[in-house]
This record gives sequence, structure tokens and C-alpha cells, in this order.
Amino acid sequence: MLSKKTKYGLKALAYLATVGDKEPVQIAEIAKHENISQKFLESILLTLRRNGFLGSKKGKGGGYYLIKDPSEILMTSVMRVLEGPIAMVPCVSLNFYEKCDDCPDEGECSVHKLMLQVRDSALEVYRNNTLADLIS
Amino acid sequence: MLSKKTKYGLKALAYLATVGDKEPVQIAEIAKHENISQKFLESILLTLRRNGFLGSKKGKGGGYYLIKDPSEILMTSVMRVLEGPIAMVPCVSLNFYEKCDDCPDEGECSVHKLMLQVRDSALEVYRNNTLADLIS
DNA sequence: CTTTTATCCTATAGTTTTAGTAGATTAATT
DNA sequence: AATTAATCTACTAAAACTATAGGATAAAAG
Repeated sequence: MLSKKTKYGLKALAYLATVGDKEPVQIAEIAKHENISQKFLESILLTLRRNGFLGSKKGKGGGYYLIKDPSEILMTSVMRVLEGPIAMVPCVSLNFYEKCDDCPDEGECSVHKLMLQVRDSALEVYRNNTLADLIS
Repeated sequence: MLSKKTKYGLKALAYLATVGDKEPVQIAEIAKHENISQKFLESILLTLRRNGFLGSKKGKGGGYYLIKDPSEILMTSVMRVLEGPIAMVPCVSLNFYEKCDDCPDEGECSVHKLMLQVRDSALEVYRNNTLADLIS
């Protein structure tokens, strides 16, 4: 299941992309427009900022804004930051690889074989979608 | 993330498929061979039996066995029983559809648009893989 | 320089899901 | 009757998820 965090984060990014201008948008406005708990959204936007997707400005007239053009924001990177690994098991993860404790030989593992395909198909989707694609 | 339940269930099915004959295999043997907690595996095999994948026999010489040929066991059905919906959000689920509380219009939702593609790509993988494919 | 506005940041609490454990029961075989 | 192995219910510990609380910080307006 997609976490609420990721869902809300994506919606917030999409909202910022539709607003268009690089003018800061307040958390409260995003939260209200997308029906998200403001405090929860706050922490999500913070991680998006810390990971280079958003800029922010404090005080009156402040808020969050996209740093890059929506067409340059790939879903692979957004998903990795918000949701974590794209792979469903660590042993097929490109960026978060870990060996399974219980599995003596990955080459022989049926789960490995299946999840490799799932990872590749998901990757293809995320690589083919930028933020711009989602709002058009 | 793939749950341990699904992972172990898949491994157990794969093991039963490699053993081949329709002779019952004991939980203890599967658990040992696949490095799985026996009691946990017990409950997993039970749900696989209740959902028509396995047959069982009690007493000496008893155990679990595949009811169908591995080539007739689709990953779509296995995944739905063990892991639940294939879709990452209920609003794009074929078998477990639910409307989002917060989303006024699915057609306009960026998350919906993205997750539809992810679901379709995952479905294609699961539909193209039977248990037989995983052990070859 | 004070007030207001809005982000920043840490800690924590409540709920749900996951991953197992315990122990008694039932059915089949010897 | 004894043994073997699945069946079933209930329970628990740990982790993850979904927030919430409350103060600190920074920018702008007056």
C-alpha cells in the first residue's frame, strides 16, 4: 500500500506544479485544497525541501515552491524519498540492496525472480513520468 | 514492501512445486528447507489451503500438496490472497475498489493517474508468471 | 524594535499492521 | 490405543504509520 505520506506528498507537489509561478504557497493553502492535515503535511513538505524538491520562505508571503521545473522532477526520485525503495524486497533493490537472511542463493530464489520483474516494471513507469506528466 | 507472509507463502508454493509429486509434504520439512518459523508457516499454509491452492492430509504421512499444476497457478491470484490488493491505492484496485475520502475527482487526481500505470504494469507481470515459471 | 506571520524542528502519542507464539483439538495412520 | 501431523483460536511483542503538540527561528510590516 502507498503510505499517506507519499500520497499527500505527491498531491502537494502536483498542486504546487499547477499553481505554476514560483511564488511561495502556504502550507495552510495546500492542506486545505488537498484535504490534508496541516501538521502532517508540514513534516512531509519539510522532507521534500530537505531532499531538494522544494524551496521555502519564512514569514509573511512565505511558503513552499518548486525548485525545479515539473518536467524535470522524475517519479523515481520522488517515490524513493517519500516511500522508500521501489523494490518490494531489499534483495532486488538498486539503491537499497540487502541480502536476505533466509535465502542461500538469490539466483535460485523464486521470490527474487518474480520481484525483479515487478521492480523493473515499476521502475519503467516511474522513469516515464515526471511531475509535469501527472498534472496534464 | 512485500510482507514475510507473502514471501514465505511463495517460497512454500515453489518448494511444493519442485518436489513435484502430489505426495504430501510436512510443514516441518518446508519450514526447515526454506528457513521459516514453523508456526508462522503453519498459518500461511492454512490460508493457502482455504483459498484453494493446497490440499492437506492429517496424521502420519500427512502434509500439504499442490492441488493444481504449477503452470495453472497464476501469480495474480497468489498475490491477492497473500498480499492483498495488487493496486497501491484502493481507488485504482480492480478487486478491492474504494473511493478516496479526500479526493473529489479521480479523473483529476495525479496520484490516481500514476498509480493506475503502476497497477497495470504489476498486473502484467503477475499475469505472465505462473508458479511453474518461478521454479524453472 | 515590536508584532505578526509562517516555516522549522523535536518529541511523543495513538493506532494499525506485522510477525510471530502458545496451547489445546481433530483426524488419520499404525 | 498410541502416534503423528494438520487445525484452530487467541494472544502478544515489536514495528510502522499517522498524525499532534508546542516551542524556536526567521522574515516582513508597522
